[in-house]
Amino acid sequence: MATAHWLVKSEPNSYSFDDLVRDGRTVWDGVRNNAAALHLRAMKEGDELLFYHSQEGKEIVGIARVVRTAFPDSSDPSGRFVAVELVPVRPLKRPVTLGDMKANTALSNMAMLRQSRLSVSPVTADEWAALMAMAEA
DNA sequence: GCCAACGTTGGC
DNA sequence: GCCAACGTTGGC
Repeated sequence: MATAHWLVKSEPNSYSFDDLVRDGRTVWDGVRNNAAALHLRAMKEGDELLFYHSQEGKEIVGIARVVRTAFPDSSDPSGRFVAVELVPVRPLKRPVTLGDMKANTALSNMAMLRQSRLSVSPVTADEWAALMAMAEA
């Protein structure tokens, strides 16, 4: 099966794309939302993710890749939620802002635009292609 | 099982 | 700082 694409949000104040580049690899944990957790569980090794900065920046700044599929989130005492592990792939040549995304009708059905609070969301192949064109990546 | 109250996220 | 969206909690 072809690799899927996703978008993850992070507040750069707490963990930025630069932090991921510095760390080389990170455990993506702390997701406490069932819809987001479903997406985490669906991720496969090699899937690529857009790394979005919420609150500060409000833009997609880079691409990351899944290197370990869902496993129990050790920070979750209830044991209900999962984490994955990510590595950085590359920063975008040009970050794609939320405003850019909203202005592009090709992205009007994008999950993260339709449900703004969702911290992990799927990205279709068409949306991915449109975003890559916007990022000149 | 319903629903009001409350908390959190995140854009503006 | 405000507010909309939406998930969770708790009383009934």
